Amino acid sequence: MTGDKKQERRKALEALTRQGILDAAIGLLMRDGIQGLTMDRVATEAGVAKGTLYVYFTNKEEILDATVDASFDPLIRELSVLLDDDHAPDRKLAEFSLCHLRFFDEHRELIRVIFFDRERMHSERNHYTDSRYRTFVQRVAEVLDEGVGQGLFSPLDSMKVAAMFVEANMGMVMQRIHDGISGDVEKDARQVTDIFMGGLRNRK
Amino acid sequence: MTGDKKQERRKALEALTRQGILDAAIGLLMRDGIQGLTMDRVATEAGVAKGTLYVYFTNKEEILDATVDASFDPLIRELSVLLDDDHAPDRKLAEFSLCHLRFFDEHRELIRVIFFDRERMHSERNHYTDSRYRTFVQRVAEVLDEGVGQGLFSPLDSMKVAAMFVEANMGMVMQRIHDGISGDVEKDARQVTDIFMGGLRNRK
Amino acid sequence: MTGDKKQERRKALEALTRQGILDAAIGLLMRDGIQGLTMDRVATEAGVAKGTLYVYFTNKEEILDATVDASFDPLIRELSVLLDDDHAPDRKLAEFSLCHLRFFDEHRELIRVIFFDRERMHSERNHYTDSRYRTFVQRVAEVLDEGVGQGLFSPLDSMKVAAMFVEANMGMVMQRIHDGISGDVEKDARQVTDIFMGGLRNRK
Amino acid sequence: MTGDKKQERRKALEALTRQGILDAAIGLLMRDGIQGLTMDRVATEAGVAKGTLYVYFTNKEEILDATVDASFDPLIRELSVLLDDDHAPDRKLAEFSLCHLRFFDEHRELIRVIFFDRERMHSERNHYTDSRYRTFVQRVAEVLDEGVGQGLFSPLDSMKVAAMFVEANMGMVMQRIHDGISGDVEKDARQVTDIFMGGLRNRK
DNA sequence: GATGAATGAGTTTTCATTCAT
DNA sequence: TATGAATGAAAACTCATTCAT
Repeated sequence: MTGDKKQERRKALEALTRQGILDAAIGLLMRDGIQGLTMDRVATEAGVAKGTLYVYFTNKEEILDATVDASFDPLIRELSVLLDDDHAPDRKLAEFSLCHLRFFDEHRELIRVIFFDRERMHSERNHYTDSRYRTFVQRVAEVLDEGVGQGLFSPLDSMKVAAMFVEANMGMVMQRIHDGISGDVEKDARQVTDIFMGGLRNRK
Repeated sequence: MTGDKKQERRKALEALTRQGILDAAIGLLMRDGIQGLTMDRVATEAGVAKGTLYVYFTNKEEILDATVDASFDPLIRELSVLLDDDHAPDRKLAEFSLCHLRFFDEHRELIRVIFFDRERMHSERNHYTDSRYRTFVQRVAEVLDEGVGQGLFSPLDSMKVAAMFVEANMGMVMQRIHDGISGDVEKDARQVTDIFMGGLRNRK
Repeated sequence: MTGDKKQERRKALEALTRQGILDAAIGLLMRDGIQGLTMDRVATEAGVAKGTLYVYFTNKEEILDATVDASFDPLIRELSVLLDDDHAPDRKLAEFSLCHLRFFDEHRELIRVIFFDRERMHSERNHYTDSRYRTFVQRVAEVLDEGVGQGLFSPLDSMKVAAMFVEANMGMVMQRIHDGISGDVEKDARQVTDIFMGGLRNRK
Repeated sequence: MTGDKKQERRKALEALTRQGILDAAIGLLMRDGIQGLTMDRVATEAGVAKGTLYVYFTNKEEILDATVDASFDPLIRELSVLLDDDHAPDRKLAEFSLCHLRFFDEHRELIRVIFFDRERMHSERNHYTDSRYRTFVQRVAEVLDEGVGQGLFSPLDSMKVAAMFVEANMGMVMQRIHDGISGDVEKDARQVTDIFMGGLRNRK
C-alpha cells in the first residue's frame, strides 16, 4: 500500500500548492484590485516560481476564474442551500437578503471583485461567472413563481423582478459599506425584504 | 482688442480639441471596453498626436475620469431636472425609473462603463464618479423623505432605500439587456416602481 | 544465470523505451515541425515522464539528432544497398533518382526535417547528419568516378557533380511536392537522370 | 518650405533607424542563425530600445521577412537583370550559375538563411519568400521554354527542370563552401552549365 | 501649443532542465 | 530506473509617458 500512500501524499501536496496560488491570487485581488493581479506578484506572494503557476493553471484567465470562483464559493453554497430549503417563498427571500448582507459585511473587499467581474461579464466572452449570476437570478425567479403559485404574490415577470431583487440587495450592501457597516444587519435585510414583500403582495 | 479675439479663438479651438479627445475616448470605451482604451488609440481616433493628449490631460487617469463624466452627463442632467421638478414623490420615482431604462436602452454599451467605474470607485482614490453616484442616491433619498413627510410612505432609512432603488433599476436594465431589450420599457419601469411603491406605501 | 536473463530483459525493455521516445519525436517532428517538438510533448506522446527522457538522452539536442537519424534511416539503407550493387553507374544513378523521389512522395513531411537539419548542419557543431549527407555525396561521387573510369562519362570533379546531382534530385522533389505530387514518378526520375546522363556522357 | 525640409529630414531619420534595425537583424541572423535572432539582441545591436522595434515592425515575423528580403535583394536584382537580358538562353543559364556561385562565395553565411527560410516556407503559412523562390524557378523555366522554342533544347517539363537547375546550383554552392571555396568559380559554374546544356541539348 | 519618435519597465508565457522521492 | 513537481531564465510584446523639435 506504499504506492497508494505516496500518491495520496503527492495529491495532497499538489492541492496545497494549487490552493496556495489561489490564496495568493485572492489576497492580491482583494488588496490591489484587478490591476494589481499580475502573474509575477501571484508567484511571489504564493512563494513559488512564475513557471509553477503555469503548471497548475493554463493562463491568467484561468487563475482569475478560479479566484473569483473560490471567493464566492461560500456565498454560493449558503444561498443554494437556503433556496433549496422548503420554507415559504417570502421567508426564503428574507433569508436570502440576510445571507447576502452578512457575507459582504465580512468580505467587503469582494464587492470590488463582483464589479470587476461584471465588467468582464459583458465583454465578448461568456464567462461562467455570468452563468452563475444568471443561475442565481433564475433560482430567485423560481422562488417568486412559487410565491405567485401560492397566491402570495401578484402575477409578475419573475426573471425581471428577480434581477431587481438581487441588485437591490447589492445596493443595500454598497450603502452599508459606504456607511462603514454601522447599522444592524437584520434590520437592513428586513428593509429590503419588506419593500419587496410589500410591493409584491397579492392584494386582491 | 485683437489680443482678446485671438485668445478667444484659441480658447475655442482648445475646447474643440479637448472635446475631440474626449469623444474619441468615449467611443473607444463603448466599443472596446477599458482594455481597448489606450492612449495610442485615443490619439489616432481623435486625429491628434499622442503628445497632444498630454497637453490637455495630465495622464490617462484624467482622461478616463473625464470620459466617464462625459458619458453619463446626459443621464445626469435629465435625472436632475426630473428630480428637481415639483411633481409628487411617487411620480418622480416612476419617472426616474423610466428615464433610467430608456437611457440604457439607447446606450447599452454604457453599462460596461458603469461597472468598470465601480471597480475603480472602490480603489484607493476617491473618484468623483463615486461622489456623483452618492449625490444621486442622496437626491433620491430626499424624494423618499419628502414622500414620508407627506405621509405617502412609511418611515424608512431613506439613504439605504434610495441605494436599493437605484440598484434595482440597474438590475432591471441588466435583465432587459440580457433579454435583448425586447420588452415594453414603460411596463418594465412600472414594474420597478410598483414594487417599491407597494412596498413603501404607508398602510396605517 | 538468472542475472544474465534479468539483464537481458532489462536491456530489451530499455531499448523499447528508447525507441518509443524516438518514435514519438519522429511523429511530432513530422506533424508539427521543429517548433512543435518540445520535451513535454515528446514525453506525453511516448507515454513516459519528462524526467525519463533525460535517462535515455542527455538533452534535447541528442533526441533531435537521433530523431533525424531515425527518420532517414530507411532511405539511407535503400540508397546504400542500391549504390553497393554492381549495376552499371548510369543505372545506379537512375535508380538513385527513382528511389529518392519515391521516398519523398510517401514521406513528404520529411522535407521539412531535411531543411531544418541543414540549418543546424551549418551551425557551430558538426552534426553527424552532416557527415551522413557528405557520405552520400561521397558515394555518388564514387559511382561517377566509376563511370568516368569505364569511359562512360567525361572527366569531372566528381564531388561537386555528385553534390549537384543530389541537390537536383531534391529540386525535383520540391517541385513535385509543390505540384501536389501529381506527375508520374518514373518519368520525373528519368528527367533528372536523362539530363545528367546527357550532360555527363563522354562524346569523344 | 521649412515644413517640407523638416519632414524630409524626419523621414530620412526614420529610414535610418529602420535600416539600422534591419542591419542589426541581418548581422545577427548571419552570425548566430535563426535561434540567435531575438528581439532583445536586435535592439541592443541596433542601439535602440526594445520598444522601438515595434514602432517600425509589427512583430518578429515582419523583421524576419524584411531581413531575409534585404539579404537577398542584391542577388535577386542581379539575377533579374540577367534573365531579362536578350542573350541566348544557354548563355543566360551560364550567367545565372556564375552569378549564383559568386554571390554565395561572398555571402556564404546566407546559405543558412536560405535553409532556415525553406523550413518556414513549407510551414502552414505561405511566406512571400516562397513566392520569390517560385518566381525564380518560373523565370528560369521561361528561359528553358525559350531554348526549346529556338530548337536549342529538346522538349521538357520546364518548371521541373528549372527547379532542378536552381537546386543543382545550390548543391554546387554547398560543395564549394564545404571545400572552403577553394576552386575556380568560373570553372565550377561551367561545370553546372555544361551538364545541363549537355543534358538538355537537342540531338535530333 | 503640437508633434511623434523613442523609451523601458512591466506583462504574459514557454520550456529545457533539475532533483528529491 | 522512473517520476513529475518545480524551476527560472529567456522570449515576445505592450503602452503610458517623455522630450527635442
